[in-house]
Amino acid sequence: MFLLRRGTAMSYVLLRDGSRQILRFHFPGDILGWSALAFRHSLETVVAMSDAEVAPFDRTALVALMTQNPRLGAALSALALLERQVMSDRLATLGRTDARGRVAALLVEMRDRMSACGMANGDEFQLGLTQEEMGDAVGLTAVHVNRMLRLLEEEGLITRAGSRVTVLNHGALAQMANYVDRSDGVDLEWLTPAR
Amino acid sequence: MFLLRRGTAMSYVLLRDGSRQILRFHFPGDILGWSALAFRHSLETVVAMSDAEVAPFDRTALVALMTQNPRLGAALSALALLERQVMSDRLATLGRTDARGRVAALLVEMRDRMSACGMANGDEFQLGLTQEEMGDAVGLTAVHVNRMLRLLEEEGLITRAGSRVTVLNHGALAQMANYVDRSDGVDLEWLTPAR
DNA sequence: CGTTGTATTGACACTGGTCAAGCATGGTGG
DNA sequence: CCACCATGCTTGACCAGTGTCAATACAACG
Repeated sequence: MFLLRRGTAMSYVLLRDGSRQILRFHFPGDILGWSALAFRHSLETVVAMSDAEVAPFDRTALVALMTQNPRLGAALSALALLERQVMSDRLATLGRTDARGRVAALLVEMRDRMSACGMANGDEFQLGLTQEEMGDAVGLTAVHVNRMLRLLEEEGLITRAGSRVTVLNHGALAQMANYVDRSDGVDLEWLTPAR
Repeated sequence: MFLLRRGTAMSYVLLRDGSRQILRFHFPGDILGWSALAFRHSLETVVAMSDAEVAPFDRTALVALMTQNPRLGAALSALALLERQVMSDRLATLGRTDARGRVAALLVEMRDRMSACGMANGDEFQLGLTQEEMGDAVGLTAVHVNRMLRLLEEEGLITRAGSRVTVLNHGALAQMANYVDRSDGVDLEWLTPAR
């Protein structure tokens, strides 16, 4: 298991038929390799998407730490639950949204996360993904991702300059993506000591 | 939060456009309402699919318990991680599998889970779902679910009798669904005391 | 300069959605 | 006991959305 300290990464699975599903993009502060806690073999592949710096740690050490400091353990559980929620939202996106909405969802999510990491310049940010990677993340082909990007641009919702993207109409994108910002619903109050 | 003691349930989200994405089917022993631990408001709806019996418990009590018994806390974290893994697999299914494979995945998953609960009779089991529910779970319309069921039956992979389904060729179904049984990879050895 | 990977675009095929109709099934009230 | 109704299942015809294939244009890089 690793803590991502600097740079970006992504995790994916390869299916038997050779196709790839990107599960998650990682930004500084994320924990990589959760599944090592519950499974013998790693079930997903993590690759860096840029120069990156990670802090490895051993799961047995983590367990010792959680035992000594239960509150820390609870906090980590909460992190796992937030991950679970992100997955739920992505499930809904893949299952019940059309191609345009999925690309919009990806853009909005990436902007929000990069913004939270100080990696965005307002609504402009560098989406360090090939269109094939975008497709593998949202269940589309690279060709169709390209068409949807063009469409979003023609609709005046985004602009592109090289690999930099600017979100012009966050609301419209979020709407077509059925995007819900979860951050304001987070409630970790129970983590504080019951004094 | 609840522990499902008897019966079956499912959890879903409703999107802004009115469509429904079923996230998970629950069987006896499952914990319902995880998201209450990390969020102020519940983000998903849980409904019983049959007569059911649940044991409610309060999250503050849970936290106290986890603090007193860190090992229990770790075990719950592990449960959350298993949930996360199930979601990952479903994500790959929705993103990278065709309609036939998705229906196959649903059937195989349901059979395995019901089998684990003693709710299946060998390869025959009662799939207590309408075709619309099946569709909402795997991102298809009810009509197309029906077509895929017919196709699977014509291919000799399943038979249907009323609402009972028999899996005739588990291997072929699992293959087209890119299904991976995770249970033999689970490793919770780290939960045992480091003596 | 070639080479390689990525982006862009068009033509076409096919999967899955939509709409509509008919059919079973089981429950309900008379 | 039976007519009636609601719900879900089944099927066909047609269409929209997405994938596939192929050709071209770029850009980075040795």
